[in-house]
Amino acid sequence: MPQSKVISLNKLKVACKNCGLAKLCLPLGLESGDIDQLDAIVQRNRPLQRGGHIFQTGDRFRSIYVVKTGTIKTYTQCPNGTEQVVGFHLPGEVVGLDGIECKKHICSAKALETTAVCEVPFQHLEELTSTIPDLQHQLFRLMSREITKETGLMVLLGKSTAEERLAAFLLSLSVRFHNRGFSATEFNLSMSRQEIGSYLGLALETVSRLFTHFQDEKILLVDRKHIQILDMDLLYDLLSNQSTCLDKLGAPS
Amino acid sequence: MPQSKVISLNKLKVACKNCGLAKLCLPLGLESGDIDQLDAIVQRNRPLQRGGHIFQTGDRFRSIYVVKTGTIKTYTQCPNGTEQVVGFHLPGEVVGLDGIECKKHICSAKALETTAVCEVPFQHLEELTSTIPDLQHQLFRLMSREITKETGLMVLLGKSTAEERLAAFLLSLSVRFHNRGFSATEFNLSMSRQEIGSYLGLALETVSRLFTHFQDEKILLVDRKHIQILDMDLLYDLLSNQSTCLDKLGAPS
DNA sequence: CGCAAGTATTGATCTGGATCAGATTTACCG
DNA sequence: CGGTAAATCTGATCCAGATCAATACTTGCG
Repeated sequence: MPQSKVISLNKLKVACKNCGLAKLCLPLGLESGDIDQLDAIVQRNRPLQRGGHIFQTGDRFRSIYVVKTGTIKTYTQCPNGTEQVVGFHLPGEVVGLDGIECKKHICSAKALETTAVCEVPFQHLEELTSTIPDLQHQLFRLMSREITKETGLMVLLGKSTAEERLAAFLLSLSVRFHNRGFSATEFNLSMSRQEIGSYLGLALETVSRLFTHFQDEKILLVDRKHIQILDMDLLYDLLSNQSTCLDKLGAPS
Repeated sequence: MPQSKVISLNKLKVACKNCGLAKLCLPLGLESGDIDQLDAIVQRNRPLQRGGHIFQTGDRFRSIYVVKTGTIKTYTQCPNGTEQVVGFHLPGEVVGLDGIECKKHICSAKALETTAVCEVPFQHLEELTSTIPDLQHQLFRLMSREITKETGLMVLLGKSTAEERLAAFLLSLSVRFHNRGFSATEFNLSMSRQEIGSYLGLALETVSRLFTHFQDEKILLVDRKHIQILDMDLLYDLLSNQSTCLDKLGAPS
């Protein structure tokens, strides 16, 4: 058993240039030598257990993080105790960019399942971006994508019905899984109905009812956390009078 | 008369180092020589009339823009014809960062009143940020602020009541005007009720009723577009069980 | 100046989704 | 295992805010 543990840990410590996520991540567009320089500053700590935090609200900002395996939820705590989910982050997605401005994090980031992240100390990264224009450009792109993604979500939250929100959420996951080499039509949700509701501005009961409803309509097959999309077209149809912003809900170009 | 026009145009063509907005804008933290380099790439075109566009959805991304005077509204058009406002941009605030990733703009930007903007060609800016670490850092900060701001708005749209949303909106404006040297308690709205509603995910009638209601409660004095905040504390109280994200709704650190 | 189009206010009604409440199912742990 | 807590589902009720509708008010323009 210790044997298998060692193997899995080593697998996680893949160098950037051998990492399957490189085309979604900071190395995109970099030359081999530049990737090595980036590789040298990346810290690969041991995976987080479910519920473990990368950082919490108010923590000093030191690094940005890229999800390697698993899922990270970012959220804020409201004074009245309830939490508000602000994002779900899949492998290849960056967490922590919010902290740059104020030098501290304005939300908390926690693992929804066993999750490995690559830590990139921001000060070192800035030194590198100063000398590697391609890396600087890619970081600007990643930040721009974050802005785009949030704009799309604002539009969704501002105008759409519950049905449209959940459809957009599922399609976003579908596209993102597909881009990562997984099935676009069958996947497991790592978050609870409660968390989906919080993210989409809905009550958990509404989310539950919608899953049932989508199943009745033969759009989905739902078994607890396991989702199978039976009719992708119907799901897209639900968004037909949505802004085009949806495409950007997490899809890299 | 032509005389006064010339003067006003010249006033608008202030160099960055003499610009009152420098501490909110890209030059923050730069040394004098570096500001001159930045200054050299900034294009100061003639002001936009009310209704004029800086760019529209789908336009090729070339530059980012900083509002110098006036107000810019960013918005997307939904397939069914309605528009969704995604932001209001006051002097010193940056517009167009969404375009970096896809090399084209994903929203449109139009002037709500006569508005002057500084255009910063992005390719030139990237060349400069490669050689001026302080400028690079400031651009990262501005982008991070954009992300923070949008996160705050998402939380607002996801959970809050109509009353909380309008209160947050007014306080955000108040703080931003104050940071720009204007009164925190008395200002003119450059946007319509319709536009406020679209931004906050509310019907225009709801916005109108809330203004009346706030006036009845002696919180505001409203005369058409002119707003006077009579009781700042009451306005803050309305947000008491809001996430702390509110502070970041547009306030620079 | 007067007419037309846009913008704002106010009232009446309707409804999507929240909230409350209960029953089940599932996950966790000693 | 059995027992308790957490998550999910489903039904019943309620309400904030949307929508519909009518009336000013404001602005611009021939």
